[in-house]
Amino acid sequence: MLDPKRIRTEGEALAKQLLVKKFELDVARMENLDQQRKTLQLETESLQNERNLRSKMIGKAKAAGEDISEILQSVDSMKAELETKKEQLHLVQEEITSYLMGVPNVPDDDVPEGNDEASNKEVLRWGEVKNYDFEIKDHAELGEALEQGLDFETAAKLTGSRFVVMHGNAAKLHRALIQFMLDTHTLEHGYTEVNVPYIVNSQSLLGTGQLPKFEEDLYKLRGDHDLYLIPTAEVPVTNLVRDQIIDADRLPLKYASHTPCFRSEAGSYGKDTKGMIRQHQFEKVELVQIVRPEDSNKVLEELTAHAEKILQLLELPYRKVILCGGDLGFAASKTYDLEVWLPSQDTYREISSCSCFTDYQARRMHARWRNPDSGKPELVHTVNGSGLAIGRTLVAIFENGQQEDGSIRIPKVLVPYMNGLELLS
RNA sequence: GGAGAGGUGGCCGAGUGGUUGAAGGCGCGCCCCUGCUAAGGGCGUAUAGGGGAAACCUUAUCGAGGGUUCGAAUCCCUCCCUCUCCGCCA
Repeated sequence: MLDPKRIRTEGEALAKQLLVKKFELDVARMENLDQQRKTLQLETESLQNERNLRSKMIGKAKAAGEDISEILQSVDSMKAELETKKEQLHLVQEEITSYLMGVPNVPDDDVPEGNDEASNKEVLRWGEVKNYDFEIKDHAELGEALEQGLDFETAAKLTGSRFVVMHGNAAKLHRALIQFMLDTHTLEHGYTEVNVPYIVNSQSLLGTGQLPKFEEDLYKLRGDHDLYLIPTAEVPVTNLVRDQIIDADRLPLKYASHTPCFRSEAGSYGKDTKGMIRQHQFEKVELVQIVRPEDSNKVLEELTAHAEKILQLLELPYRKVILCGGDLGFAASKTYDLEVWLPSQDTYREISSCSCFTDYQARRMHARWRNPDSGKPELVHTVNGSGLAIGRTLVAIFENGQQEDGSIRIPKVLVPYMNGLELLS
């Protein structure tokens, strides 16, 4: 959520910035609603104050043994007016917050203009894209040909499209990737591993910004209990600090978490129908940092570098892009996507998304820290990124490591995690 | 699923339908005293919102949401969570 005060005082400037994100802030409507709110709040509060004063007088008069019938009547007569004012005030306040909950975060000054991914700006390329002197296959083909490989058909039988069964060494490679990434982030990059619920309530999803706007992307559990499968570990991990005031010396909090992620992928029917690129269920190692406001930009760079390090160790060629306004996520102020080279598609595909959310999620979550300079609780900043998406990493290893006979070379760093196995064949 | 107990400020912990934003303690901050240290004393110490240039005024908050009442931490209802015992289960 944006700071309501800021909308009040610098609405026009914010509206201009939000245009980069293709969002039209209705400043006039907000001003109008706020004017109503102000009037109603003043009236309501002064009525309440009056009632409180008189009620206290009743207490005193009663204790002194005086007659209270007259004052009782005078306060009784205020009741109806107070009730209606209260109701009106609540309606206006609800309208304001529900509008505010739908306003995205303001993009950082670095964010380039543009409507879609075509306008994303490349900032770095790493690694050599290999030349293959044989006809290359895509990961699905490679995986299905392996005896211990990928099995989309059986997954479709078990569940439906966009699921996969991994057998034997493919499953082991998948597990090795998780282990390797967690080890690297906890041992080399200073993150603390955390294991969290895969089911969350709506409050958590409101906190990180998936709700109320993006409910159709989520799997909701049946029953009356208001629970959802997580679309990313970002939700439970970031919400660890919801409704908390964190001691300054505990910051930054650095969490690494491996979870499955569930996405209904509504509205993406045509895209990536084949293979493991886009699944309803996939796994991810997620990095989350809770930081002091002044550090968040620097931390985004660091955290992105931590994700990049994984790609480098796996010797996978990638590029780094900064997302343009139109492609930037709802709650993010700035996002770097890491895109890995996929030979079969002759292009780079997203494998990690690292974002700074400034105080946007923190305000929704009431996540604060005690600033020693002011002595006051102030909103933290949140930063997160995938480090990395496991399934897509497996895809990249299959495709980049393929050999003419259809076998797949396992990156050196993973060999120990595969108990010495160097080749999938 | 059944039975019981409980949820109060950064923490512990009292609490009567009425001047309780909430005793007391711990912690924390400032100050005093003590030639160091320990001990002691004084004062202060929640959060969010609104109005105001400011001083300051004001509203709300005792798990959440409703209700009763002139007035609710206190009474009633619903829900959530924690603990103990039983059942079931990995």
